[in-house]
Amino acid sequence: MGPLDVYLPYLLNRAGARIATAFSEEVRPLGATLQIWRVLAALHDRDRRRMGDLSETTSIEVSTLTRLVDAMEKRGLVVRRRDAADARAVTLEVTAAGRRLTRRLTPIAERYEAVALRGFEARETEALKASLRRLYANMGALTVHRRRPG
Amino acid sequence: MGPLDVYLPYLLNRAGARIATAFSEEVRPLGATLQIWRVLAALHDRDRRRMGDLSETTSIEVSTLTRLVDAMEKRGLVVRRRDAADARAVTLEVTAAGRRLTRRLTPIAERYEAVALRGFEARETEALKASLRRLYANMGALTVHRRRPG
DNA sequence: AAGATTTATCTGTAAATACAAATAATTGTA
DNA sequence: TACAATTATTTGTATTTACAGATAAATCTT
Repeated sequence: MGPLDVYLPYLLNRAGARIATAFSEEVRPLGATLQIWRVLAALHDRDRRRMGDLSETTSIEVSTLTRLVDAMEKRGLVVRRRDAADARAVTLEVTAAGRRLTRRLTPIAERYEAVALRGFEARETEALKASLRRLYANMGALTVHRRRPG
Repeated sequence: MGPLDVYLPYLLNRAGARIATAFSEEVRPLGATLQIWRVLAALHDRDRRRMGDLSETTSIEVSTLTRLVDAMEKRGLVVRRRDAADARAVTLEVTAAGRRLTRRLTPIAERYEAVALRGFEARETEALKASLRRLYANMGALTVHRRRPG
């Protein structure tokens, strides 16, 4: 069988964990976390999104996201609004404070990216990212997202 | 800034999470988890390892590992022994039952690997794994492993 | 060899996370 | 339009995880 580091899930997990830990420590003084960063980045890309949409694009569980957004709202980073078109849904909007924090976090995220990819050619970086997207898509076919057991 | 999926930590995390979830669901009926698999795989590669060593190679926190090993020991998959050479240390040894479970888990892990990498050339797979190892090493230089604050 | 320091593991406890049930609003259908 | 089914989010709660402190043994220093 050989050592553990021939297995892809393990390689992914440990690399991901290291970056996540390092980034988290760095942004803690700003009162931010990796997940707050993800939500802000997603909203920066497209504002006024639904909870469910955000959960999907950030890969944060909806129930986790609810409580995370509670905290972010309390800190004045975002505001929740009932969707005008569909009152079941809630949309999130970043505030000026949220945008300020986003502007502070973005260069940190980019710096970590640079550190993680030190020594990589641009071509290698793109190949890596492309592979990770493919891999995610491959697994998506399998992960049937738990429909009712009919 | 653009969408979230240009960021490496995010790409790593979501790909890793998907594989982990899918694998975990599949091995649950066998009473196993991803972490149990990691410990067994590490011990299969080299048996009678210390807790600290295992923590390092599996990337499972020592305190988490302690309780995980409690459970595994209770299930008869491994036995703890005081290290003869250094009585501070505990070494882990797989039992026959542990080896049986390992033999059942290995093909599942390999199948998941194949699914995740469907459509990848052997060369691409190796490039991906190599990149992930480099990335981990790059971050290792930074992650100072929390020494005392002197 | 006694005392201080370091190393290895374990335990207490708080925070993070996720599944399932509850709530609330919409849409489809008779 | 009323009833059932579906969709979106939130809340309850159990599990997981990790940090910090406790315990115990080895090593280093004088």
